[in-house]
Amino acid sequence: MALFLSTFVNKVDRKGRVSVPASFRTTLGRAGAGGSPLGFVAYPDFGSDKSAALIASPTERMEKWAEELETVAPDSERALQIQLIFQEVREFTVDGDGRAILPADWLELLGVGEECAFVGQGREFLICHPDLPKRRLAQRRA
Amino acid sequence: MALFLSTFVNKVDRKGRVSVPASFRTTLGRAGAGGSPLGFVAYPDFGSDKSAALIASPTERMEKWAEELETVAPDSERALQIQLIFQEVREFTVDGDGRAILPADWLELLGVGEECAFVGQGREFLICHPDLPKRRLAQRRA
DNA sequence: GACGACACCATGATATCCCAGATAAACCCA
DNA sequence: TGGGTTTATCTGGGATATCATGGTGTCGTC
Repeated sequence: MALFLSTFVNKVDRKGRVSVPASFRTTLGRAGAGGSPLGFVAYPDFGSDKSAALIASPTERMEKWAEELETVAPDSERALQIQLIFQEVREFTVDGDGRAILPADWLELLGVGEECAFVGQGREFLICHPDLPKRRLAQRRA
Repeated sequence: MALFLSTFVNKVDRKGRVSVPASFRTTLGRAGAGGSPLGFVAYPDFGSDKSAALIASPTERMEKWAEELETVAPDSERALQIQLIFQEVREFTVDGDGRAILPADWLELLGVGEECAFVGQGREFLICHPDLPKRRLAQRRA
């Protein structure tokens, strides 16, 4: 599968490690350059409902933005936007067992404790508290 | 990663030494000519918010500007811009432990004391006071 | 001789790797 | 169709390497 789909909830151990869902890993592998060690990038976002989530995507997306940044005016609105993402974004590596380490400050930001959700969004995916996708769904139905 | 991403805050010891974040070092290594001793260049800049920061990039970027300088009109705005940067820029070496030495006058310019921030901006990065990236982010959210 | 730049070494904290159990899904064969 | 087996995924713990940081020593120059 070339897209990030459905929602998975995995456990966070006391080192901050979480298994990246296997299907997401294969998608990352497909998106990524062939042999490079599996990884992705993520940055915090607060949706319209002000709830915190990480927006994650294949590392290659940053390259695209880097190119765009070189074409737009240095002090344009768009430039500031990209620069702020570059400032905030962090890189994650997936270890041999398919896990990534979520830094403590971001776990706190997300309000994540024991469990953590991976929410497919097509070309990107969300990392957040397990309640967030449920809440958004319920809200939508109402 | 071939880009400078995320923000790192490291300590400045009393000799003016700071660790360059490991991921920035690998990016520098990738950008730089293969075996040469690791290094980068930096020059002061005052953003639209008038806050001081150093703009740092792989040494190779200077070469590009040198070429550009030869193509533009000698008294054009752009030529003056590049000439001023060449005048201000300084070269930094990274020692065996991954540290660079920040000159005292620039530390003062930045208002940097104990701690110093490295802010990823894609093809270049900022060296500044730890509050600067926070301030810009907060300003953005508002 | 004093100061600065630079190389070398030592330490604590953190991340990375490696291996072993548990669970659940997929599979095969009767 | 049903039962048993195998495989893949997730989980946990411990060993190892990497990184940030403080200190000391050496070689220049002033």
